[in-house]
Amino acid sequence: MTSEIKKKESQVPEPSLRRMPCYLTYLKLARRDQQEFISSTQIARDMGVDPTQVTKDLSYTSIVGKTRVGYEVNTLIDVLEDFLGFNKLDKAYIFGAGGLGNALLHDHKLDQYGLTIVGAFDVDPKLIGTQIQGVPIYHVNDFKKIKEDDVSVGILTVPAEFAQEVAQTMADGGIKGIWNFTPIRISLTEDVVIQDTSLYAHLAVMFNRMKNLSDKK
Amino acid sequence: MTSEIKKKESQVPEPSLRRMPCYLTYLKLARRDQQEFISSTQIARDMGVDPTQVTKDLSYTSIVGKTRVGYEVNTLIDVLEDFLGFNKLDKAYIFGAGGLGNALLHDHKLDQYGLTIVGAFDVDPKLIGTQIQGVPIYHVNDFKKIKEDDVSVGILTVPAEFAQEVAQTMADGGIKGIWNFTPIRISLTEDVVIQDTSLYAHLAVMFNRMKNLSDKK
DNA sequence: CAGTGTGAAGTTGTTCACAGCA
DNA sequence: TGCTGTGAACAACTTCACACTG
Repeated sequence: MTSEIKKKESQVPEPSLRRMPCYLTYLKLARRDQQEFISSTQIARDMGVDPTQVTKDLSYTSIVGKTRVGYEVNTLIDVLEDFLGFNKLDKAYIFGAGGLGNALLHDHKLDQYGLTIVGAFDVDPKLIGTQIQGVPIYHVNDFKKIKEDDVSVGILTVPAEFAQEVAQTMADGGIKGIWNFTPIRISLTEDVVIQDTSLYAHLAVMFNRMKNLSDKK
Repeated sequence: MTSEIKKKESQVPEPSLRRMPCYLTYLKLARRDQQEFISSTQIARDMGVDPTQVTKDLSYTSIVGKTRVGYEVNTLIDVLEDFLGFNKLDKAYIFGAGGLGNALLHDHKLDQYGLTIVGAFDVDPKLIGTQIQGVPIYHVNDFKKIKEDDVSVGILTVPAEFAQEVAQTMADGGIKGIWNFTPIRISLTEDVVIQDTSLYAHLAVMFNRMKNLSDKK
C-alpha cells in the first residue's frame, strides 16, 4: 500500500488549460498593437479575471516573468503555442460529414490551432466519393483500409445512436484522441483520450442562466 | 451588513447543467428501446458516472423517483426538456456567417435543442443578400433596423478582433444571451448572459492529455 | 434489499495575503 | 511602488456513508 504510485503527478488543471487559448488570443491582439511587454495584472484587468490566476496559469508553462515589467509578449506567445501544441499540426479524420461535421470542415481556423483534417468518413452514399473543401469523403467501412499511421485524432460528429460504435472503430484503428461532439459519454480503454464538446450542453447552461436572470426581475 | 441579500439563491451548478443534455440523450435512446422505468443507478452504470451524482443532478428538476423502480422514462424526458428550455424554441441571430457560423447554420439539430436561427449578419459583400439554408444574411450595420423583439439570443462567430465590438452591438439591440464562440472574454453589463464555447479551448485540453499519455509510456 | 435522497467528508480549483524583488 | 510567485484560506463540486422507503 505504501508503494502506491502517484498517478497524476503534476497535471495541469483543466480550467487552466481552457483559459490558455484565451490568453493566446489576447496576446496576439496585444502584439498587433505593438506591445512588447505585458504583466499578468494587465492581462487580468483586460480579460476580467483574477490576476493571481493568470500568474498561476502561466507558471505551468516554462516562462518566467520579470518583476515590474512582466512577460515579453513574443516569447509568451511562442511558449503558449508550444505548450498547447498549436504549432505542430496534428492530422485528424472526421466521422460524420453532415451538419456539424460539415461545418467543421469549413472552419479554416482549425489549422491555426494545430489540427488539420485530412479525411472524412460517412455512410451517406450521396457524400461518399465527393470532397468538401478538398477533403475526400470515404465510407466508414473503409476506415481500416485507408487509415494512415500518422493520423492521431478523430472527430466524432455522427448521430448519437452510433457514437459508441464509431468511437470503438476509431480506437481499434489506432486513433489516440477523440474529439467527441455527440452528447454521449463514450467508454473506451484508458489509452484513448476523449474530449467531450457537446454544444448542446453549453446551450443548456445559457438558457438556464437567462431564465434565472429574467425570473429575478 | 446583516441585510446583505443572498444573491444566487439556489443556482443549479454548471457541471450539473452540462450533464443534463447527456442524460436526455441517453434517456431518448432508452425510450427507443422500450424502457419504461429507469433508475439513477442504471443511468450511472451505463454512462460511467457516479450514481449519487445522477440522483443529485436529477433532484434539481421537479421529478421524484419511486424507490426500487426509479424514474418513469417519459416523464423524466419531459421534465428535463422543460427544465433545460429545449422544448420552447428561442430565436437567434448569428453574427459572422463564415467558417464556424456557416457550419452552425447547417446544423439542423439545433432546433431540437430549443434554438432556431432566424437571421445572420456579416460584413462580406459576397454574402450579404444571399441565404444559407433559408436564413437571410444582412449587413451588420442593418442590425438595429432589422432586429425583432422576440429574438433573444445572439451567436457570436466573428473574428476575435471584432468580438467585443459586435457583442456590444448585440447588447445594445436588446439581445439577452450571447453564445460566444470566439476565444475572447467579452465584458458587458450584468443583464446579458454570456456563454463561452471556445472550440480551441477544448482542443488545447485534448492535446495536453494526449501528450501526458504518450509521455507516460 | 435495491433504490432514493441527503448531510458529511474529501478533492479540486479559486481567491486572498504576503514575502521578495527591482 | 508595482510586479512576480507561493503558501494558506476559502468556495465549489464530487464522492462517500447512511437513513429511509416500498
